[in-house]
Amino acid sequence: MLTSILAPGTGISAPLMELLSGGEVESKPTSSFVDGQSIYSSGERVGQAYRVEFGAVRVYRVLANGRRQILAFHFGGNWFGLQNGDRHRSTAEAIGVTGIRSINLQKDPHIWQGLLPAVLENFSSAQEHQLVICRQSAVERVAAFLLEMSERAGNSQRFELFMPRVDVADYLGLTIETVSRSLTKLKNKGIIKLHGPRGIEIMQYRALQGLCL
Amino acid sequence: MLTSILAPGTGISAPLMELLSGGEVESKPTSSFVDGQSIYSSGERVGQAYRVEFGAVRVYRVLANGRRQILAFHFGGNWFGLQNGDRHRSTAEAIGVTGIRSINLQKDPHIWQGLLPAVLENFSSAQEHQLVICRQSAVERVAAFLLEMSERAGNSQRFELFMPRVDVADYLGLTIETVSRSLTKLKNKGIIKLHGPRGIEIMQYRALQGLCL
DNA sequence: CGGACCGTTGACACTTATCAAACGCGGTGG
DNA sequence: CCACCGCGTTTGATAAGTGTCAACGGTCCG
Repeated sequence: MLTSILAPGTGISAPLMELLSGGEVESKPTSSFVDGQSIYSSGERVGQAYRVEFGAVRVYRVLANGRRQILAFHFGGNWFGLQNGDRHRSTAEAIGVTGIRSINLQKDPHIWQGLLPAVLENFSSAQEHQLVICRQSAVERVAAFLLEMSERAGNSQRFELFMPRVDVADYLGLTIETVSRSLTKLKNKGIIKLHGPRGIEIMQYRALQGLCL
Repeated sequence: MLTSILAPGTGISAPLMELLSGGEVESKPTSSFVDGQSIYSSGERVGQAYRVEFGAVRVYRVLANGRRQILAFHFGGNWFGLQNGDRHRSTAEAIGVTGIRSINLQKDPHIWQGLLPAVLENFSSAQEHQLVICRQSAVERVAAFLLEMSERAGNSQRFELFMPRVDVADYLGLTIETVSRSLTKLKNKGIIKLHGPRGIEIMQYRALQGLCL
């Protein structure tokens, strides 16, 4: 996550590095959220930075036309809730039972500095996602999504999706029907196997990568 | 651009704040680029942060299928080229004659801290753009684009686009034909007037905003 | 005058959204 | 134990939107 440029000795203090890597510096204890419970909501004041301890989080915005766009999923170790402006413009919800550790930004404003790598990481993810969403067909988006989830699950060939179809659809800018059809296509080509609604098994890694042009 | 959280006294040093607001702290003199000239390219080492002095910049990536996606446009005052990892994953090019000031990140790595607001700003823009691109129709995307350009031109009703149609298309995830058709639709509804290929005049601001759901 | 470049317009094909229905599964209650 | 219901997913038919291919028009410049 950290880059050569952001390596030790760059002005980022050691305790913050530790915090970033999972230390418990100045943080509240982990609090638990149930499925669908909101961690922060659009319009609320920004005052905390959050880190997923276990489970998963979706960050989304609802447009005036009623459509929901999931901007990002966050999993164990990911920081989120970092933004400029004093009010949240998005909503963060737990997916399943989720543990969140938060740190207060007001009390300790210089902590922002330590969070720079996390912000850069989020920024990078947003750009990657933008590419997938804008210039790929439905099947290609789903393929990219599966690879992303596989990677986040430790590059495992077999894994369970945290989220239902509607979340996948709202993340990829598709409808649930199109997501479902795309999965079926990949299944029929023998590239993946589906184990129930959430279970994914990648049979042909190469073929999947080939789709993600 | 700066938020309450990032106001003075937050640990960001005064010289860096000055730098961000346009001061000339530790920066090289402005260098000039001609239309289409690259400022950095995908694969190059990350070593500088850049700031647009005049003109405009497009940051894009080319996918394996040959399609180009413009991730962001940057105008006077905007910082760009900030990312994690040690190699650029995108290419930045001047649009028209453009002045760029750069600062060396290696020599002065703690400067990253002062750039945090700029990174947050870029992150925020990327997310906004993601929403426009994923959940809006062609006309709505073009409408949002015109409002964005109007805002960047100081909320002026009449302005000139910096970039040709192909850039607009690659920014919005559309084809030049669809962009052209969308502009024609807006023109026919009396919402905008077109003054040559680059000139835009917004006749009904409200109607345009109404399209951006 | 001719050509190159950019933008517009038109015809058509293809992808995906929409609307609708069926399926599978877990839970509840008779 | 089994029928029933609710929910999420899948599948099907159709329509709308956008991409593709092609032609045309305008401007700039040699």
